[in-house]
Amino acid sequence: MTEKATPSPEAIKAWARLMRVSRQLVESAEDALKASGLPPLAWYDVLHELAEAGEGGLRPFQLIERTLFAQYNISRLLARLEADGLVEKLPVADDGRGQTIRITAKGRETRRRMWAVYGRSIAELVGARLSPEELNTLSALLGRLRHPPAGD
Amino acid sequence: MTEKATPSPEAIKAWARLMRVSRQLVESAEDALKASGLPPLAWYDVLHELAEAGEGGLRPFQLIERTLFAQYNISRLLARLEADGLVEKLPVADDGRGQTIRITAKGRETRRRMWAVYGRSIAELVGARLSPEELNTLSALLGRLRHPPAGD
DNA sequence: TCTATATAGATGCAATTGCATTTATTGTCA
DNA sequence: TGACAATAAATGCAATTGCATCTATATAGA
Repeated sequence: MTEKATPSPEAIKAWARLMRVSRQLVESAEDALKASGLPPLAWYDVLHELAEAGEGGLRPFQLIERTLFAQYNISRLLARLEADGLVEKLPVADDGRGQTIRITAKGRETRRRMWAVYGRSIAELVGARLSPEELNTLSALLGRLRHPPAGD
Repeated sequence: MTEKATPSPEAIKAWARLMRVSRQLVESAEDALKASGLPPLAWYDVLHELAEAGEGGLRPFQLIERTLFAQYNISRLLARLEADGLVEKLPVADDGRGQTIRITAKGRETRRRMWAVYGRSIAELVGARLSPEELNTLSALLGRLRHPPAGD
């Protein structure tokens, strides 16, 4: 057996840092959005995926794959986005169970305004604290912690 | 001005990785605890701090500083822990507003059983994927993203 | 074709979180 | 001292999350 039941001190420290820092960063970014009267990060994640998907839109289950949100979570998040007019739900021709979600013009505009704030947070919290080389090192190390591990 | 409104591609990628990986890891660890019929990570965080604090215990506001939980969150979490007999609340001699939280024997035992599962998750998810040197590099880079930045 | 199984998505209900406010006590200073 | 600001912790209420289940449609196999 190659598994270890007890983690090394190095692993514990890296884990602890990862937990703490990620929570801090999320909180900072959320605070910045809130302070600007904008929706929470979760909305950005979905709007971002939909904006990248273009006119074809995405099925809810595709959003689940891309964002890691739970199924019920996406279902309700999309309901809120639709209620706000940021996305629209279209029937799918060849699958009566499903629907296609497409971002609206208002949704694109909201995403743009969110990015103005969110992007600034990223620049300040991460971009300003590590050099490009260090950022690449960090990305590579984090990539190896993914499931499945990232190639680049 | 030295601030940048738009983050570099390297910063965006590192941020995205950090967000995604930390969510995945938390989810994996939570799932493992759940599968063993154990309480969620938040409980571990508090029990851990209280166990380290020893017999003297900690004031709720100290737990807030150490764990990043919101005040109302700690207040209710402690109520649940107390209801489960994992901590006890003691009056403070020189401050009638406050209380001291102390971990109980049952609390220590629960923490021990949680660590058996949580520690294994850390070992598998992080310890087994990066070398000790790489883990140190990761810790150092993450430390620079903290507020305030870590010295070590 | 008919039935069983799998997939897509929604939803009822309980638990938790977030926000704002409240209660109680302590500290400050005119 | 007495009024006022600050701190510690709890809580009412709305929003969100988690869990389990449900509905509807699609697919596979006898």
